[in-house]
Amino acid sequence: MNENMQNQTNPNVSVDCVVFGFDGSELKVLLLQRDLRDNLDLDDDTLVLPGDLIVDDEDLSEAATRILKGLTGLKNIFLEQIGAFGNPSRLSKEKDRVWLEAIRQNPEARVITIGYFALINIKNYKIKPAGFAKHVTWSDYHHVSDLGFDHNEIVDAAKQKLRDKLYREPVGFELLPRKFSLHQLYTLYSEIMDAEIDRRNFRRRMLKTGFLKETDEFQEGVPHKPAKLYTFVKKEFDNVSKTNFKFY
Amino acid sequence: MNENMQNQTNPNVSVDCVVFGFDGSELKVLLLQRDLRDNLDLDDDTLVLPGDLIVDDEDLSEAATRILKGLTGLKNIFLEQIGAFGNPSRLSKEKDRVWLEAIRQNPEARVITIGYFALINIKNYKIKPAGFAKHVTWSDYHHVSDLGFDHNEIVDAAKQKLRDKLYREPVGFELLPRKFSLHQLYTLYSEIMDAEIDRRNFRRRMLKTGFLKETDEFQEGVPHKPAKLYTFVKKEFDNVSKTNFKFY
DNA sequence: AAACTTAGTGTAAAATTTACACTTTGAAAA
DNA sequence: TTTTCAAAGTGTAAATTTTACACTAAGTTT
Repeated sequence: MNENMQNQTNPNVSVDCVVFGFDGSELKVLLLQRDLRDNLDLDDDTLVLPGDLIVDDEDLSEAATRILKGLTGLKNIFLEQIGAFGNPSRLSKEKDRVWLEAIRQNPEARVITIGYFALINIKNYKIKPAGFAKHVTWSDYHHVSDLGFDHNEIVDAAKQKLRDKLYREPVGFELLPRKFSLHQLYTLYSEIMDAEIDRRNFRRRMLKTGFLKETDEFQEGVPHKPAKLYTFVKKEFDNVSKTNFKFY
Repeated sequence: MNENMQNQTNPNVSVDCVVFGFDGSELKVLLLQRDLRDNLDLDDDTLVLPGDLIVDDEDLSEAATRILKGLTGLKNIFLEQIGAFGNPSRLSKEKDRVWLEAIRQNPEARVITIGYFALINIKNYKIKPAGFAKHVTWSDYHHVSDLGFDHNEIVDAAKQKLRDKLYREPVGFELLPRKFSLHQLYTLYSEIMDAEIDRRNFRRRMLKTGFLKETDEFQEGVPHKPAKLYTFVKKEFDNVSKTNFKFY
C-alpha cells in the first residue's frame, strides 16, 4: 500500500442491473426487496434493483454477472452496460441512508453506480432470491413504482437503451422462448416501443429480415387459432449497410 | 465517519474526456502529454486523454466539466457520457503505474473511469494547458496513436457514440463555426462517418431538415468559388416521428 | 490563358414505407 | 349446438424516401 493513498475519499462503486423479462405476453422489470439479516427490526419495503458493490479486480461486466447471480440466481444472460450514475444526492431518502449504514457501507462517501441491463425470457429461468434479497418480484414494465436510491432514473435510462438497441439489432429474441409466434414478437415490440405498430407491416418486415425460421410446430393450449412457431436464426448483417439497417 | 467503513478497497474513480474538434476541414482529437511538476526527471511522453480523479460531491458531468477546464481551459462545451470503463488490467503499462504512483494515487487500487466526449469548433476556443498537462495537441481523428492506460478503448467508444449520435441528432453543428458552408458540413460528416457520401444527396437532405438557415454571406479567402454560408437553427422535431427520424 | 478546385444544380428508377379490411380457425360462452 | 370471441393470416396501391448519376459556374493559382 502506498502511504500517500487518498482512498478515504474514494467513492463506493456499485453495479445495478435492470433485468427485463418477457413472459410471452407481458414485459416486466425485476425488482427486489432488500432484507437485512442482522437487522430484522428494520422495516423497509422499498423496492430496488438488484445491485451491490464491486470488489477488487473484477471487470465491471463480471461484477454485474456475479451480483446478479448472487441476488437472483440468474446466470448466463445477456448483459450490457447502460452507463454510470453518480448523482451525489441519490441518498436523499432517509431509508436509503439507513440501509447503507446497516450493511456497513460508509453512508457519507458517495456512491457511484454502473447500470447494466439484461434481457431474459422469464419462463426459461428460475429466480432464487439470495443475499440481501428478501423477495424478488416482476414489476410491470410501464408502471415501475418508486424505487430506492436513484433506481428510477436507471430504469428510465435502461428503457431508452433497450428501445435504441431494438431499433438497430435483433435483440428482442433474448426475451422470447426459443420457439415463438409472430404475435408474441409483435406484442414484445409493441410493449418495448410503447407504440402502435401495424400488424401486417410488422409481420412482413420481420420475415424479410431473414432472422426468422419457420418451424413445423404450432402454438398449443391457446384459446384461438394456433399460430405458427418460429425460431431465431443468427446471421451476419454483412450484406446490409450497417448505418442504414433498421431492424425494426 | 462510520467505523465499519470498508473504504480501503474502494476504487479510484476518474473521468476522461474525448474532445473532438473540427478546424473547418479536419477532425481531431484532443490529447495531452502528462507532466509531473515534482518529478522532472520522470521522462514520460505518453499521450493521454484529459482526465483526473473525481472529488467528493460533484456530479459526474460536473467533474468532467471541471477536469476539462482545469487541464485545457475549455469551458461551456457540449459534453456527454460514453460509459464506464473498468478493465482491471488497464494499468498493464509500466509507465502508467509509475505515473499514478508519482501523483500519489494508490497504484494497487483499481481505477474505474467514466468516459465523456465533447465537441468543439477548434477555432472558437483557446486551449491553455494547465494542471499536469505539459502539452496539449490535436491529433488526427483517424490515426490516434498509442495512448496511456485504456484510453484507446475510450476513444474508440467515443467515436462509435459520436457516429450513433450524428445519425440521430443534429449534433454536428457543435463542431462547426457559427457560419459554415455546406461543404464544411459535408466534410465533417464524411470524416465522422468515415464513409463516402453522395454530395448532392447530402446537400438536399440537409437542407430539407430545416436546421439550416441561409445567410447572405459567402465564404471568404478561399481559392475557388465562394460558398454560401449557413447557420444552424435549433428547432424541435415535434412533427417528426422520433423513432424514424434520421438526421443523416 | 490554362488548369485547378470547389459550388451548385435535377431527374428518373428503385426501394421502402405506409395505410388499410376481410376471412379463417379454434376455444369458450351461451 | 350455435354463437361469440380472440387472434392468425393474407395483398395491394399510393406515397415517400433513397439512390445513382454529370455537367456548368466561379474564382484562384500557375
